[in-house]
Amino acid sequence: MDADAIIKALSALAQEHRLAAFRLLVQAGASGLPAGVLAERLGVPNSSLSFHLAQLSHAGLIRQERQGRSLIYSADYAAMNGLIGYLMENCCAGAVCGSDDASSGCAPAISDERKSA
Amino acid sequence: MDADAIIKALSALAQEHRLAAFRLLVQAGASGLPAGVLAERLGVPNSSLSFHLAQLSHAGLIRQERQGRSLIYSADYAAMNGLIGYLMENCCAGAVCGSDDASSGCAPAISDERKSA
DNA sequence: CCTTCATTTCGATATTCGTTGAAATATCGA
DNA sequence: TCGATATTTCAACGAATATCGAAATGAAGG
Repeated sequence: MDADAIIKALSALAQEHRLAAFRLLVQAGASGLPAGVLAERLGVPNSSLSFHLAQLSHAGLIRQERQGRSLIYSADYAAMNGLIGYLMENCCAGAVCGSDDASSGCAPAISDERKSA
Repeated sequence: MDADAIIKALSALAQEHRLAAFRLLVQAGASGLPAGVLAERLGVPNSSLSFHLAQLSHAGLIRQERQGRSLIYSADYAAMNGLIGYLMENCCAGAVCGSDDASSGCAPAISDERKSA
């Protein structure tokens, strides 16, 4: 997952309705949710939500599958895994989960490398 | 960290120059980097970078500290930790680090909860 | 075939974002 | 205080984004 894909994914999630939609899809699991249900739960017009789902889809974060006359959307966990992995490696310089307490998680791997800077 | 703060942080990182700047700051560690150095390394005019740094700062992802006539910026690891924590909890439904191999990391905690949906 | 249902695409519009040079602010040294 | 250095703020512009109703597409059932 290169930097460009990361930016696309971050942009896709950086919006109220899209973040909420993605969270619902994650909760829904592999079975996913149809667009209509998503729109109703979010209180957003169908056409608006369709635009947002297209953004998420274009970013590779969700998948579309037709089932009868409904389009079922579901979260792409691999993509999300890739995004989080990138953030941990490149923007967190190390381990978030390695430490036992959550307070010290994200910290620079090298405590002080002023020499190379 | 509430959903609104998360969206602000995601928006802040969802931009080429800002993501690059943040990565540099993470690499730089606690000592941080002055605005000028950042602008030069990114090949962005000072005024443009200042705008981006303000965005990151407003999102709580970086901190500013005056040192002589330079303004030193540094990454706020706690904020980044909060962001990643949120994504893992709310958008990944569980463990990224819990599994041994990276391929299966981000997956729905509940394999199939079609009943409640 | 025609109708109904689910969803997307199309226009049009208001808002926000990214960019930049020029001017303003702040610090330091002589 | 003056001049040099480091950085931000301002003003203006084009580009991208979010929104929504209306029209178009695609599938199912009589």
